Amino acid sequence: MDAQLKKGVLDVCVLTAIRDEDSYGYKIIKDLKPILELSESTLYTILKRLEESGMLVVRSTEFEGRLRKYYHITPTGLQRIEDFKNEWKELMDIYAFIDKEEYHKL
Amino acid sequence: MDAQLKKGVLDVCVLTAIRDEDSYGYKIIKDLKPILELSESTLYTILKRLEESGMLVVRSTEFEGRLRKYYHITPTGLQRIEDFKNEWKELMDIYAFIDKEEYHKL
DNA sequence: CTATATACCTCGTATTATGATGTATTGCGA
DNA sequence: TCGCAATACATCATAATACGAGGTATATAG
Repeated sequence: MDAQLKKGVLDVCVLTAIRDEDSYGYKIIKDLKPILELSESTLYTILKRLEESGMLVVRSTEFEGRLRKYYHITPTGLQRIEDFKNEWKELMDIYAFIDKEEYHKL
Repeated sequence: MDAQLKKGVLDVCVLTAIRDEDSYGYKIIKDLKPILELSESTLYTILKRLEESGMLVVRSTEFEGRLRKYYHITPTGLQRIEDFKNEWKELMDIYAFIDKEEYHKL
């Protein structure tokens, strides 16, 4: 998938991955794999950004000797998803523009 | 509109703006205004990039004493639009993922 | 004992959109 | 005729971002 196109949806995809249930980095990547691929470096960058902007909160736990950082979505994060859905409508208009038949061929 | 989301469609919007009829920078901005806003610096960066990647060719003319650079789409550029339409299908799947209702609430 | 899976992280790089700024001409209203 | 908006191009510096490459560490399966 085109890198630029991906950028616009990455944040919201990550938020959606933790929306219903708290999750952690490694699991998020695996859960998102069927939807879209993202590397670890990309994800951790995004998680940090989302935390800094108050869209999620972190809780560190230990699980079978390994560190796990569970991410929990905040109301701000949920709002971000809703805002995206509204932006999607604008994007649909843009797509309609791109997809329209050439006038002189009608 | 979200900047990141915009990035993925900017190139293709510009290509679409010149698809049916050759056009020049200043006009492209005005034509795209109802669809999406973009500044001159943004557009000229994009036009240069599209030219370098062979998606359009340029023809400089003089019109009423002023320089005008007409941009004409190439087969590569037309193909870029078609590719985008296919990527759009992937994007629809991603949106479906974001938009889906929470399972535990069903 | 070694490889794979799990699980985190940082750094440098490339790409990109955009504001600020600059140049130059035409045309219009005061 | 003076000034300003519109037309039309361009460059530069900056900020944001995705990502590959690399690093650390533990558990488990072969």
